Amino acid sequence: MSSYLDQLNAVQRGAVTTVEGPVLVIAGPGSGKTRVLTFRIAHLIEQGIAPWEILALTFTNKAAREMKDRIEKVVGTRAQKVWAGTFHSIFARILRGEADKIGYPSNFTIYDTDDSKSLLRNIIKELNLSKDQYNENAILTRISSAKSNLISPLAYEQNAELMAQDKQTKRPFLHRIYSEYVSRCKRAGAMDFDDLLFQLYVLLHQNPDIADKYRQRFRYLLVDEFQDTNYLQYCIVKKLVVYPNSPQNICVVGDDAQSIYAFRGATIDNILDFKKDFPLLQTFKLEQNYRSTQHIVEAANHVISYNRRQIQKNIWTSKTDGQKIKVVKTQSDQEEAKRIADLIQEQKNRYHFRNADFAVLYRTNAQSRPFEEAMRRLNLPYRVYGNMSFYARKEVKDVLAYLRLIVNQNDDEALRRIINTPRRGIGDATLEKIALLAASKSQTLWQTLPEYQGTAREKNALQNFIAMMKAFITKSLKSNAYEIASYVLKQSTMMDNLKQDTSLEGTGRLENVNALLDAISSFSEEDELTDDIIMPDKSLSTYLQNIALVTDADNSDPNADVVTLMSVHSAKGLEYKSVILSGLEEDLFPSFMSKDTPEGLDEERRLFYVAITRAEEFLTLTYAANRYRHGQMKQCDPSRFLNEIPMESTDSLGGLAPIRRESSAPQTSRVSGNFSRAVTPQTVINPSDFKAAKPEDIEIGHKVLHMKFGEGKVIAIEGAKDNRVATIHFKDLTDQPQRKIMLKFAKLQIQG
DNA sequence: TAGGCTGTGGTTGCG
DNA sequence: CCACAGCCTA
Repeated sequence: MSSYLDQLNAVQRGAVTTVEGPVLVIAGPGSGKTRVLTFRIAHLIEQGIAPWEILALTFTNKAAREMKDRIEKVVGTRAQKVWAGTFHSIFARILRGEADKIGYPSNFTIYDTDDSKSLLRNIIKELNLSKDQYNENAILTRISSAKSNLISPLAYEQNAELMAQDKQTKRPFLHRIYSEYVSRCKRAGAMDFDDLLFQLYVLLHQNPDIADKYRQRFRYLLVDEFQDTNYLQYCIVKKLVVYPNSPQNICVVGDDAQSIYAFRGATIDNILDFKKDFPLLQTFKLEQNYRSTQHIVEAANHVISYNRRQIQKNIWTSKTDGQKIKVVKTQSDQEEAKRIADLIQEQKNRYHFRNADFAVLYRTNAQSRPFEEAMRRLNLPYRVYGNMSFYARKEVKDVLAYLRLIVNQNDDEALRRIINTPRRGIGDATLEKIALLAASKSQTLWQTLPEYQGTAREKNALQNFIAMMKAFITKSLKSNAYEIASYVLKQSTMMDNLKQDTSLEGTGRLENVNALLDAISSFSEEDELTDDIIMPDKSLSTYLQNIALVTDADNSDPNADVVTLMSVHSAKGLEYKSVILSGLEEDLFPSFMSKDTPEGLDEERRLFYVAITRAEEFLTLTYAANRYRHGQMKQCDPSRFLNEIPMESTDSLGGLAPIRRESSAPQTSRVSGNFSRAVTPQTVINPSDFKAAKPEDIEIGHKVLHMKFGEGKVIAIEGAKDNRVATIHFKDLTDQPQRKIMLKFAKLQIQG
């Protein structure tokens, strides 16, 4: 039998077969990370480990599903018993079984971001705080990051630094909002996305017996995309793995160069700390890129070398040079889209590519529209990811809100959503009075409805609503999810209202609601994979918890032959024969939100690195001189990242010309102003005196001068010809003096 | 209370 | 540009 181990290179095989003790896998782009993860799990199972003793945590449902599918190909249906899922979904499942221990009902509601913001708006209003000062997006970010750092409302209030920051941003009462937000969620039996992590930590921390139960159960733990975990996630992982006499069978896989979620609290410190927390750690570096051609790999390596702090690695490929990277400049975003569509058409014809071989990537989802129009004009089938998810549509959310309220009457956000949808004479004014009464009694809205003393008309309307909901609840006790949903749609008159609206949008809404019914119906009929510890069941409550964690990217059909349009963030982990990266303009990529701090800029650069490493054969970078933004045409400068990539460019006339490096003076000074790269060369270098040596002339022992890094000494050289990489010790770089530099690109002057 | 109109302002990424 | 809050009227 040809073993699955034969399909691995030596490093991969080591990462797969080292099953005992802590393991860190640093996995460069295209280095077979998923293969290693899945084969490792398959290997564990082949070694006799029960599938349900293996816990594999990912960031996206898609990654989890792909992993399960691929394990199944090696070990068969046993793979389905592996606990593989996102942090959020696995933790929600555990919490569902243990909720009573932390004072939550097992059918707790999961608040999505809209629910959280709406709750915050209400709290801000009730506390009589200015909603301009207390912008709910800012507040939610702050609360989220408090939770991600395990800071409770009480700890927040006692933290002088946080309180000082809030004072400075003119939001001194933020802690009160936080505290109120937490108690309202709890009262409503609701957890937001961060609570799914935070509450699990609380559960494990406060109940040693439960922590032990899961430690015994999950004897083998794997974490994908470890560079994107935040402090809280790492704390939970440690809870599960670090205890007396633990075998510490944990394997984390990540790439510091692809860390793109620092903005939501992810920290590559977790990778660095991992070595400290697990002294017996064995590290494997997957450095061979099987995905991309030489030009692309070299460009990526060069780009990422501009970042400060990184784990040293030498990503290489055995593929041929391949196609040169192309840069296309256009006059407007419209023209950019048109040129890209033309390019796709041309490459399709010339290389017999399928639509699915192409991806158009952009920094922000708002950029997708011109591309859609251009694709339609050429009849190129496409799919846009990251648009409003199906479950985020108003009519769908309305139906779901009814279902949520049936499952959990304390779900205030669901009640607010549907108490007057369709119109039944309970308007804002009445609802506000009820909300005030509820707040004064520390009750939920549902608990308060019968106690409200209003006009006869109001009371009548409320009574009808209560009676209707009670009928729904009764019905729910003896019906499946699909039956309940259709009953609700009919009895609430929502279905009638939808049918009456014959406009285009109205028909669309009706279709969406019918699609929702179909989805609920197939959920009710789906085969059940029971599990001995916590049984997934077919209840409405399970359904709601599942869909709360579904995102747009999860609903893709991998077999559809369509061009992919998506944000760079969503593209992580994917690969395409031809990648077109659009909108390479200052303030867009890098984003104006990030470019003012060195950390922000480094993260943008890692994002750029992720984008270009999606390409297998063709990489095209585009930028426009003018772009519609905020409603008006704005002039744009080319992205600084274009200067960090070694290549030739095609201008809008199609001719080949080297990219203009008008950089030297203004560009460079602007960059170094923002960049507190730990680079402060003591040696002052005058660019006009600088004479770069030929790459092949540089040898071990040479003293060299580098424009940015200053004086250094060559201590090693690996590779040959164009792949020569020198390890150079730069005396001025105190934090990390040894750098690996690809000689083909580096400008080094040989001294003395 | 419902519905229409106007004016303001935000404006990145994910589960 | 678009979403939506807030105001006004029936």
